[in-house]
Amino acid sequence: MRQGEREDREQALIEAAVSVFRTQGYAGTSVRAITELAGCGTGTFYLYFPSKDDCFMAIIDRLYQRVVAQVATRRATAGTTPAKLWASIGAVLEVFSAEHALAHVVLVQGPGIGPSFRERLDRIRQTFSELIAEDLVESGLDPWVAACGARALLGALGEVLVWQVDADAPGGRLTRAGEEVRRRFFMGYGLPPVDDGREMMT
Amino acid sequence: MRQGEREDREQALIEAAVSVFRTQGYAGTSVRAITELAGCGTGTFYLYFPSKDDCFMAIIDRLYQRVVAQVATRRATAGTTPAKLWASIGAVLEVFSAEHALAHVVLVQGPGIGPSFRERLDRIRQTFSELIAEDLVESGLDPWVAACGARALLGALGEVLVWQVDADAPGGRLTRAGEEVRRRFFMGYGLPPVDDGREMMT
Amino acid sequence: MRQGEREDREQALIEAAVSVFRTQGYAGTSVRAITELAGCGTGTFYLYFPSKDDCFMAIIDRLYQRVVAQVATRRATAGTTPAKLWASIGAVLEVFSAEHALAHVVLVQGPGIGPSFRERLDRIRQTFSELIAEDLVESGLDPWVAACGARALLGALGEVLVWQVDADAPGGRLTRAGEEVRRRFFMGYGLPPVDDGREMMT
Amino acid sequence: MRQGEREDREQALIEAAVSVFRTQGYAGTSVRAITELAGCGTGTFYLYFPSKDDCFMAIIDRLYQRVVAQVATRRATAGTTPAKLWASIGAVLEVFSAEHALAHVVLVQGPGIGPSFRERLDRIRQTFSELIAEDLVESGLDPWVAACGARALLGALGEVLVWQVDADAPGGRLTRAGEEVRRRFFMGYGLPPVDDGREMMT
DNA sequence: GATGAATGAGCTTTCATTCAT
DNA sequence: GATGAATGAAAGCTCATTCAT
Repeated sequence: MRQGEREDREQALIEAAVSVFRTQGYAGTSVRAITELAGCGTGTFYLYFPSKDDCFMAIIDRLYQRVVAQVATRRATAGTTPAKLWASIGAVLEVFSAEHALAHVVLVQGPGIGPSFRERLDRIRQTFSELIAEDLVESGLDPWVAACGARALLGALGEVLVWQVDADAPGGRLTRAGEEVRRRFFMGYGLPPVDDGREMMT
Repeated sequence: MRQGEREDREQALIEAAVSVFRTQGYAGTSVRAITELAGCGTGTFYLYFPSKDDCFMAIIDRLYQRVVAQVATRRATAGTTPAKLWASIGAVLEVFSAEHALAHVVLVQGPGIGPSFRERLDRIRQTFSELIAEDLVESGLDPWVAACGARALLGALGEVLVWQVDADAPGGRLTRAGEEVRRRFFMGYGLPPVDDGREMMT
Repeated sequence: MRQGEREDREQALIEAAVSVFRTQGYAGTSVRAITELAGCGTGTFYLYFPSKDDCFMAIIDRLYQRVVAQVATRRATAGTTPAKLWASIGAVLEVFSAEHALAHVVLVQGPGIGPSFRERLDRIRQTFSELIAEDLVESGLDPWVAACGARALLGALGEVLVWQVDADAPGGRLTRAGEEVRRRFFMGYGLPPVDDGREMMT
Repeated sequence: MRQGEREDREQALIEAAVSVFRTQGYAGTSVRAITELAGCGTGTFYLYFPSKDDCFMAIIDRLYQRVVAQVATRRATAGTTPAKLWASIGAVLEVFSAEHALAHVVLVQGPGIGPSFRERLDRIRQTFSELIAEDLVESGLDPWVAACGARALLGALGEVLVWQVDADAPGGRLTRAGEEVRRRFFMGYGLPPVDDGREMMT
């Protein structure tokens, strides 16, 4: 089997998994339901993931990797600290918008599954919120206030994403809502708004 | 059996349930684990809740009722619209702080369990976010911006609560973090800060 | 408590038990369902019967005792052997007709519950079928043919009773059907019909 | 998996089920007990039957289908109405004799399990008793007498079968007892005996 | 590599029975 | 005597995972 075939099937399985997880919840999703939707046998699932848990972990990681990559890309071309912060949030919005099904499942189901998932997600959240917090501290905020703000921002962005996805809003609407949150966040912390010429919708 | 005895045991079961749900997740929690922690037989559980699902629903409802009651109380003594908004958020903080274990479980596990729970939680979130949004609209904001802000606020408050509870922060710290979010929220939306003389920690 | 009160309540419990057993089956009947119908607490049930099994046994025994008593009464006034046989069957019909609910439950549910019930019922059936068989032998039939006939008669009477009760037939119809079976039975075995002046319906 | 393998295992499960049902009763039989006797895991049971109830229903249906088929076969070669009646009863005897374990369980346990089983069995009984009754009416009997006789015959045959099976009588003895019932039935209703040259035992 | 039949641990739930009131 | 809350054994059933084909 070509490498590509393997990736295609893994992709199909992940998409099927995301689809079922989203409507049925993690516990309500059986491996059989995933494989049936993906159009393969149950045993095949285990050629791609060591367990159901690992499949969900792979979903989390996939989203995380994309966010990390996009954030790095966007920050590289930003000059000032506020611009970096602005760009980081924008990067998250871009990925969440492009992978909204993935993001929805990770944000909604992830935290509730169990301790190991909580831990993995917390590590990710921690990574990102520390990045934000550092930018805020560099912008002159008290460290505790910064940490608090970073967390609040994460929560706000996640909630707004889920809200829009649940409402079946088109990608543009989703992004615009995220951008609105970013703008208010900057205002709330007295930071200068940034014009990066990227706003997709006006 | 005295009325009080029944309530005591129901309370013990809910507390045990919250404790196990929080560490093991909803699906990872067996009824037996709850009753063992509560110190009664498995069958006893079913004298108080028709099913495991209903037990979780009872947890959700209990939190919701307290929030609704507290919000009503605090709004009653507030004058201007911004003061009502300020008071509403404060009411949520008070309840979440007092019932942080309950709130943590509802916020973290609730959304992921399954469609029926999502629905119930969404109804509650909808109720509260509409209240906030109305205050924002009355304060002169565009309806869509207001709706967006209300959702963002819910997400931010929830995330900050969970963050603090996970960090085993004392109740005072938790409240202070929430108040910080409220303050930044007001600034973000250009609303005048309110001094209600209620800040518990300084 | 007067003796009569105790018997009244036992009667009420048995009637309730028969009613629920009949519609729900033995296993489908909970003690609580019986006591609710009888209008007393669950614990009270155990003041009258040592167990659910024993309650059913009591129902069986009650029917059996009435049949035995009635058969003895009717046989006492019969002269010839065929007349005794005729009278015995008539006695059964009288009791089954008067206690059709009891009989229905015993005949339909009894055999399927479990080994101990089967055994008890078999003993009863054995008792009665031997009586019939002896009459047949005395009337000149081969013992094996007689045994066979006695069993067949029991089955035929039971089936006809259940059929009529299920059809909600009035008691008279039920008796007439039984008498028809008795008449054909006598013809089948070449016995002279008996006129005991007892046919209730014509 | 070959088609034959699947049928073999289903057959093994049905045989195990019949064996346990017969000794323990329906409610007293656990699925685990069946699978242990059949030599497979508990989950395997549910690959063959959707539920314990459906397994019993399958047993009922299997017996019913065989009776229907055999009756049709035997009636096809019978000339006169009495001969058809004679042949129908003979067909039932043949099947009950060949499948006496199945028949025993259906006759003894079936009626007591619950309303849905009663209903299914009644439909079957109704089917067969109407067939018999029609033959009797064609032979000149009053419809009500015929219906009564058909029911009585069913009861008599069932009782005699169960009696012989409980006594561990060999198949030949069982058949002979049934034939004796048939002969007496014909005499009881004044029908001419039929010699179909099929009597297996003399 | 792909399959799906087989497995059995473990779940939620019921209910006969007990016993403190 | 009467009650019904409490109990826990045991049931039916599901599903992640394995492995022979």
